[in-house]
Amino acid sequence: MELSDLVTFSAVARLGGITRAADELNTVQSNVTQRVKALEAEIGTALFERHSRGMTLTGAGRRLLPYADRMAALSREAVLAARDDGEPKGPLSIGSMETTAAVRLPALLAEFHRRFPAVQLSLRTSTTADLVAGVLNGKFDGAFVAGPIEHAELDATLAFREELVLVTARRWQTLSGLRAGTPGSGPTALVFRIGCTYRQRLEQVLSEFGWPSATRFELGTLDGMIGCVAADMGVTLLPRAVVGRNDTVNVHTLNPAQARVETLFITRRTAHQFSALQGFAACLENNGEVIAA
Amino acid sequence: MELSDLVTFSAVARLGGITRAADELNTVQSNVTQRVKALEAEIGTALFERHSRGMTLTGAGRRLLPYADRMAALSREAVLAARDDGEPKGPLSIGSMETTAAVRLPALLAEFHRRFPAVQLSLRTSTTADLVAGVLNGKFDGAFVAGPIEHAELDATLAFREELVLVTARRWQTLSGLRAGTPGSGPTALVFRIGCTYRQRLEQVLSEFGWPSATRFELGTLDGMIGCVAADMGVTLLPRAVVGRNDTVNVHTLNPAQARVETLFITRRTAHQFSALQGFAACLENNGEVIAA
DNA sequence: CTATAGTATTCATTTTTGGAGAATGATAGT
DNA sequence: ACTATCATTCTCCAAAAATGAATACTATAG
Repeated sequence: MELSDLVTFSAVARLGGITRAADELNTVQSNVTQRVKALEAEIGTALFERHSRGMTLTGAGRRLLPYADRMAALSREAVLAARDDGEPKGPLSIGSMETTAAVRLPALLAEFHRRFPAVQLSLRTSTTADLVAGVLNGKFDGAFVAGPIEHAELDATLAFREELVLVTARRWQTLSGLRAGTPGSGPTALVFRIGCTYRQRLEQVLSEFGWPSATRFELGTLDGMIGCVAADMGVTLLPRAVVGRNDTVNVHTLNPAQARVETLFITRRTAHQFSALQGFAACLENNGEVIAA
Repeated sequence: MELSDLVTFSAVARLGGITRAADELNTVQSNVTQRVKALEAEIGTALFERHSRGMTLTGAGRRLLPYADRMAALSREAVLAARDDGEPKGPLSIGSMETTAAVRLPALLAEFHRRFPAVQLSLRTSTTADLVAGVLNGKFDGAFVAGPIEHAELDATLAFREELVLVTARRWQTLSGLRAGTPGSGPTALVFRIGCTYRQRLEQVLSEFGWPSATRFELGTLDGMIGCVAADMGVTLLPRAVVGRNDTVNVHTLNPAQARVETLFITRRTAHQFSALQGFAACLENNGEVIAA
């Protein structure tokens, strides 16, 4: 059983057919057929059910698949680990929530790049749920997510403490004013896409204000959201630092239980401590103390 | 990078030379040389330092080795997982302390074999330290060890509670008699080989009796140990159930703090729950209740 | 200083494996 | 019945891996 066989197997399983798998693997149908057959012969049982519209996994195939993917991921990691001589370099993929990327990371990333110019850092923003999944499957080396997170495969360190504030248009000077001037069904809640932790918190806050079923409106970007709030399209919940001295909107302090949220930096537990990631964590520690307050 | 390359690499690393690795792998030197060279070319760095007496790992090699071994172990496990259709069958390797194997396991194993005759169970006895290492590296599927055990990669369930007793020759009727009739340096302590938990407990007990530096004598088998005690060669510490109604020796009750020990059944956390092991655990649960008292 | 035993490497050769491409067969939808 | 879409099978060829023999290196013993 060779790794290439397992990669082939995984592609067939994921794409549901030999033709599609062959296409993705840049080879021909017959070749994939043979590799799958060889694997089935070695294990001694069928891995796929064949039908006219492709192939689907059998029980044995379903049991094998996680091993195949795991081993493929390990082989990629192994090469990087062997090449990692202690000098931070090479690619480093970091994920972050939109809000953290906007206000916390610029200084951190600049510092990191100054200290470790040989690392090719890439940053992608997404929701906490996506980020956790991404770190687990190796898509990200590390990510900034909203706590709390408990997972046996993840290491988490406190990166920043944020205070969430309710953000409204200028015309609402106070929370009681907002409540008085809003219809019974509540204001429109401007939220990030599914999986965002702040979204859940906002729904909880609105619920406590007596607006359990407020209209929701999904936006993908931070700027878009603040713009919509400024135009009094609705309200949203953001870290105070994100809104800063932005005078197109008003911010309203919430009680601590509702407002406190911790941003964690999570990494996967691996056999090897990668230098680039360690360097990043080191930067985070330095920087964190300064701006976490 | 194929699995066979990694297995070859691992063999060279472990055996410290291409000739020895080729021999173990049933192939020729030149082949091993080529595989290693191919791996080094792919990773882009040397994995071994060559010298006249063989090869030793470089830093990169040391970083790669755990991945290679891990992947090899995963590939073996993957085949078993794929073949495991829910019906307990195939090989099952269980480890145990000598004492547990002697008094607790016969009934359990008989029951297990009655219920799951298709499983080829193999039992090996060793010390707790060995057993833990064996379970972690896949040599054992599960093992009976002396608690407590805390390890992120292991699941542990309480299997049996034992009461340790001091075992002496017939002529010592009481502990005070033993103390009075023994020279100041204390009796000879008959112990299992290094790594046995009971051994540490015995040394602790003798120390509390005022014999901190008693002579030690290592034995490999339970019968040998009881025989030596009967011949008044020394004393030892064993679970009460092991000695049973053996009238060639006397047993002396200790205070609970010294006497209590828990036998745990430990298994490795794996991607797949193996049926044979689950069946074993099920038997253990049934049986445990009856005789754990 | 040389002989020897043990080691890794190199190279030419054979064997095995893997991939390409075309033909075949099977199934579902029209 | 016709077509589109699959998977399988077969043959051919090239690439990769294994082999076996020759070479070179380095300690150690005599």
